[in-house]
Amino acid sequence: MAKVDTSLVAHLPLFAGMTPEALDEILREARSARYPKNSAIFEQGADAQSFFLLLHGHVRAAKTTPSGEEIVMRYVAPGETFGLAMAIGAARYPATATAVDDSVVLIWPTSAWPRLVERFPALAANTLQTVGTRLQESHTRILEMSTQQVEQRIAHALLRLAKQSGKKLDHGIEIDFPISRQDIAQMTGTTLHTVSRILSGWESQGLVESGRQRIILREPHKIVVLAERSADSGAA
Amino acid sequence: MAKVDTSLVAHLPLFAGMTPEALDEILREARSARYPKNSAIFEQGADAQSFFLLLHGHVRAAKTTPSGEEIVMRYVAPGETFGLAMAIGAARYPATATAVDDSVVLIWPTSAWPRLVERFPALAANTLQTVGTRLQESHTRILEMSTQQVEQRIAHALLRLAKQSGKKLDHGIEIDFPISRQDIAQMTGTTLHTVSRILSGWESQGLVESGRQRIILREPHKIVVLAERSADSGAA
DNA sequence: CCACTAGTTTGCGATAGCGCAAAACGAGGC
DNA sequence: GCCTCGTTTTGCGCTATCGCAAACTAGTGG
Repeated sequence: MAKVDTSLVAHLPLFAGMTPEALDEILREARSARYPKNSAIFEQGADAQSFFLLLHGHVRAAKTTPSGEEIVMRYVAPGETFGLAMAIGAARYPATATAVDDSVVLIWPTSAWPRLVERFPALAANTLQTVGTRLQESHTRILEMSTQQVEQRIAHALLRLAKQSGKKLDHGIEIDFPISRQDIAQMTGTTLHTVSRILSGWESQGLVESGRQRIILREPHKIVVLAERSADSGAA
Repeated sequence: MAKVDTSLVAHLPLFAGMTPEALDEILREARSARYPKNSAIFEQGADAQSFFLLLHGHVRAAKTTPSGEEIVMRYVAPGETFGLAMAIGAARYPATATAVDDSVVLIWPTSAWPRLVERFPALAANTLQTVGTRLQESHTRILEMSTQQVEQRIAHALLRLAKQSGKKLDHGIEIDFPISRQDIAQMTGTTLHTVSRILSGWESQGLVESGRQRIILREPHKIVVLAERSADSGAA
């Protein structure tokens, strides 16, 4: 059982309001593992045997439709939990998790959850907050998909990624993991073609700089303006 | 403080695994209130002073965009909770709740939540389940909006409403509260015109029967087929 | 250093669904 | 029983975005 440095995780929302002893006890139930870039962590539909906390790297959670189309539900950043199926009463994972970069995770067996919650009620409360926040984010996404056109949705998506996992550069913000046009299309409910066209447009205006699985927001402020522009307003 | 019959609510998921005494103690903190049809229960952006459990009637939760467009997040059926902003760490309601029918609710002051959770940890666990289920439903909706065309989305939406709040008829299922084309449009990310056109089409095929704020699914099974038909398949 | 592969760009025609406008309808109030 | 207002229906042109096809490009492995 790898020894995990408690100080690295003590400040995470998941462990808010816990004594160091409690934290220690919880961590003792976990093991850590490393997933290389592009490896699967779990598959949609598989038995939810574990839940996870990401320490390093980035993980993509995606859902596949019966007809085989895939859409990205979220990108997991370090410090966030994922694979919480059991906490919400699901026996199987509702999505597939893939490491998009070399990643390190803590893994708890699902079977430990009831015991942990009983012993540390704050865990349930903290998880409730997390899940609640995600619910709100999902609602925001539904709202955007219902009311905005593709360009705004892409702008919002990139801004969110930049906020969550952006690396500040001298001039601009770089999204700190490999992400393709296809991925962005799957986050915004459009096609890679349309994403490519829009990014090309932005690039020629100097708003972004991008390449193979790589995007830098050069003018975040202008992208914010784009994102907020309502459907009709603005021309030329 | 109106006396609430515990037997009416004891079986609800929110109170799963609780002793009658616990339930009684929780209910003692609540008051009940009646909201007439079309009255507002709370407004988006207002201080989340209370949370609610719907006893009778139906409530619509809708979000409004900065530019004034409204979209329906969910319809609340009897037995469900709503206005849980505080449980997920929000100080203000993220949506507006309106009674679409004469409705009766239980109301707890938000301030009671921390105390209740501390005393009855099962409350947090149960709420986590509820919120988790809603998160999954939101994900399903995002998936649908990303991959399906309007006709399928409407089919799914109606089937869900029928399941949640359908009244069985001799031949078919009636959605048991007033709902307009506009409402359905706001649930599926389209316009009332398109909804009207599609329902007219279905009506002429005998799949549904509908009128002013009223919809009866006459051939639920055929609507299921419609809902599952993938984007391309099927013609004529 | 080169061939290969996955990712990206771009052109072009097709179309689902929007947006506007106007007419028809139906439930409740006086 | 008639009037009024909110809801629904329907026609018609428009366009954002898709879908397909093909060319292009940048890393990767040999």
